[in-house]
Amino acid sequence: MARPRSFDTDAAIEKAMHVFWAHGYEGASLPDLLEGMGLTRGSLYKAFTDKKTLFLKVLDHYECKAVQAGVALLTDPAIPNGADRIRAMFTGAYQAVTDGDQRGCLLCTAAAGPSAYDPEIAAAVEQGLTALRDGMEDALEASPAHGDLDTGGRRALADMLIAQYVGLRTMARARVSDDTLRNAVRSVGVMLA
Amino acid sequence: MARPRSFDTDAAIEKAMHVFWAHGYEGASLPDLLEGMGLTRGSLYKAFTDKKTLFLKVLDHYECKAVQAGVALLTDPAIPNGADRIRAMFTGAYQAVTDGDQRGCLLCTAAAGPSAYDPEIAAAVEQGLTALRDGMEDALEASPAHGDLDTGGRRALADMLIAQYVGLRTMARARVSDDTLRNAVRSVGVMLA
DNA sequence: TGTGTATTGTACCGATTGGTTCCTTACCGT
DNA sequence: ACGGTAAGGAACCAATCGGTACAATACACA
Repeated sequence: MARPRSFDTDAAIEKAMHVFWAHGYEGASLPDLLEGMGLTRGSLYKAFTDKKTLFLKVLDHYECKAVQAGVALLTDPAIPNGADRIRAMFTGAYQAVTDGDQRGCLLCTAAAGPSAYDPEIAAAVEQGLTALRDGMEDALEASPAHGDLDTGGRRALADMLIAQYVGLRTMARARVSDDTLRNAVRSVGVMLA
Repeated sequence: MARPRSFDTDAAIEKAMHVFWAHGYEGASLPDLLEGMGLTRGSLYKAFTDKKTLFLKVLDHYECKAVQAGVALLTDPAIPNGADRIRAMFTGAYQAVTDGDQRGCLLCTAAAGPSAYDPEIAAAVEQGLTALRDGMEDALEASPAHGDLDTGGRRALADMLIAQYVGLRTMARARVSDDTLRNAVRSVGVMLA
């Protein structure tokens, strides 16, 4: 029995995600967000409380979208060999760069930035990274070459792979040469063999 | 034939480095810097032009200090096996975290942050990372286990290791659990064997 | 067709941002 | 001792920051 919202909340979060992705948390100003989301201050604050709350919702959205897509790839039964899934994930990250996407990974940018002083953001970042790590672990379980690893060994290797992933995507954002990125991806593949 | 500077420029840059290291480039405000460096606006702008120029000098200082220390370790003839040097470097990074240093690596923070939109900063970051990568390469050259690699193979492996390093230090800044960091370091060591 | 209610848009807020101006201060060379 | 010159310091600047107040608006329900 009142005026309904004239925009879709999820769509607005999706748009906000792209703004934060490009500029980072601190680098994204309110005007940036308002323009990118196509709404005014009143609407934004009414719907999302404040900038940080919005960012947390964006991180959540990112995790539901980008991270889950990664996990889906890592657990894709259509690729029987788990090591192949991991390789596919890394080459995918490299592909993104050569396709012109220099933004890296939102989670990794947040990790290097505000999560250093904001526990809530840090928790959201860790949650996403842990999800990816668990996906890596699942993939390793489906890898013949790593069948002899015990649970702890798989976990440790997955932790290494997630560090590798964070490094790769961070360097991608820093516009490191394609050669270096490709080499890094290739070497991971070799090491996994 | 004029009033001399009452502070040591290098010492001031060193102090500025710690401020940027803790807060990041965008997160470090002028008042933060002034307090940390112990001088006033007039002196700072007279000596360092502006914030970005100061940051570039800080990056340069960091490279001369922290990066060169890393390279020295990677080329240390006192450790005959190059792979041991690399292991030492990674365990050192892990040690820093357990010793309470959560700041990660200034270069890596810069990589994830302003280097995405500022070419000069990006160039400085790349220079530092390349120096480290070259150090890795030198270390691999002194590793019996990697003696059969050709130049390209060594380069590729070094690129992987630098990505690993960036990931590790970025995750350290994000307060990821010690277990994960230790696992990542350990796995790198195992993979190098 | 009212009437109540939540959204929307705009004007505004104090605080803070990076940066400048300009007067004072202190040193070096003569 | 003095004069030229550069550093130090504080007041000041416009612009922007994230956030709020409130009036105009538009919808759902009766």
